[in-house]
Amino acid sequence: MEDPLLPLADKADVLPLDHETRAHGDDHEALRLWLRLLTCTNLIESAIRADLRRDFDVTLPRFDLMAQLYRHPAGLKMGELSQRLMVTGGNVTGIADQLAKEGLVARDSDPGDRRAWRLRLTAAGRLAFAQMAARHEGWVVDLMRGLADTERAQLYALLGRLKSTLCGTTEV
Amino acid sequence: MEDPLLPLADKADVLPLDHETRAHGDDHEALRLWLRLLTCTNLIESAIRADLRRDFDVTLPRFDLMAQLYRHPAGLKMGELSQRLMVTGGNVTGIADQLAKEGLVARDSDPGDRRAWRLRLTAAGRLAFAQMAARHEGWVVDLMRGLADTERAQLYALLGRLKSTLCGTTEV
DNA sequence: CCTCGTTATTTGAAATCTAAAGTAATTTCG
DNA sequence: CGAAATTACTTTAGATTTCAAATAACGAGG
Repeated sequence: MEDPLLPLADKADVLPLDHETRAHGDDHEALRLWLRLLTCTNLIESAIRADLRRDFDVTLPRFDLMAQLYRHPAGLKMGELSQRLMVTGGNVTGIADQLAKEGLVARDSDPGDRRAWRLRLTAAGRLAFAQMAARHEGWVVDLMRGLADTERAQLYALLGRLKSTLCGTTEV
Repeated sequence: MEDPLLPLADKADVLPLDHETRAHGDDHEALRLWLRLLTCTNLIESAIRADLRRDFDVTLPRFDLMAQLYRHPAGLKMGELSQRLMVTGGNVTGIADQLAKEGLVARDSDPGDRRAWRLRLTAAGRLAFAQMAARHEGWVVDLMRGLADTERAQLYALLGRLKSTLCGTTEV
C-alpha cells in the first residue's frame, strides 16, 4: 500500500533521493527494508559527522573510539576496540596512533600478555570527550524527536530482534 | 525491561561486542536506539561486503553505483548519483572513473548542459550487474529471514517514519 | 553583450577503511 | 619440553571517503 513505486519521475520533486531510489517494484520487501535501514543510518551519521566537525573539529571515528574508552576506564585492548567499533584491526591501529599523538589516549602494555596493549583515555582525553558527549547526546535526541516515545520503543525492540538474528542467535 | 545494562563483565560471554557496548544506563534511550541502528546496519553491510567480494570480487560502493544506474537506463548525472548514494561528489568521481576504466560504465556528455555528464551502464556493465543482483537479493532476504513478515513490515514502516522526520518533513 | 552569483564536476590533501601479509607472543598438545 | 596452531597486533597496498578549493559552464540582470 505504501510506496506504490510508480513512475519515479512524476513525484521526483517531493521524493528524497537516497539508496531507496534503486528499489524496484519487483524487489523483495527484504531488500527495500535494507535500503531504508541504510538510508536512515546514513542520514543520521552524516548529521552527527557534520555536528562534530562544526562544534569540536573532531572526526566521527575518533569520537567513536573515545566513546568506547570512556565507558571502560580500565582500558580496552586493540582487539576489543576493533570488535566494538566493528572495524578492522588495522583501522584501530591508525586511529589510536593519531589519538595517542594528540595526547588523548595512552597505551599501557597489558600485564599478562605481552602481545596486547591496553588503551585508555588520558585525563585530557577524558575531559575532551566529556564535553563532546553531552552535546552529542543532545543531537541524537533531536534527530529522534520526530518519533513518538512508543515508536522509538517499538523501533528499538524490533532492531533488537533483527540484531539477535544477525548475530546467529536465531532462536531468540 | 530489556537490556538491564548491568555490569557488562558479568555477561560478556554472551553479549555481542558492538557499538551498543558504549551505551550507559544514564544515556537517553534515543542514543541507545541510534547505536542499535548503527550496529544492525554495520552487521548487514559487512556481510554483504564479504559476500560480494567472495562471489564476484567486487566492492560494495562499486556495486551500489551500478545498482543505481541499473534502475535508470537513461543514465544519471554525477550529482544525482551523489545524492542517491549519499556520498560526496568527489567520491562519485573516483568510483565512476574506476568503473569506466573497467568498461562497466560510460560517460555521455549531457545534451543541454556542458558541465554535466550522464553516466550509464555499458552492455557489459548491465550484464555483470544483472548477475550480481539476483544473488545479492538472496543474501538480503536471508539476512532478514530471522524476522517474521509482520515484524519486517513494522520495521519498514517505522523506519519510513524516522526517515521522513530526518528529511525535514516533520509533518508527515 | 557582460558581470555576478550559482551550479556541476573535478582535483588535492588528509583521513578512514579493508584485506592480506607479516611479526611476535601465547597456547595447545604430543 | 618443543613444534604447530592460534592469537594480538602492525604493516602494506589499494580503495573509499570527506572536505575544501579550483575549474568550467549556466542563468539572471543590467
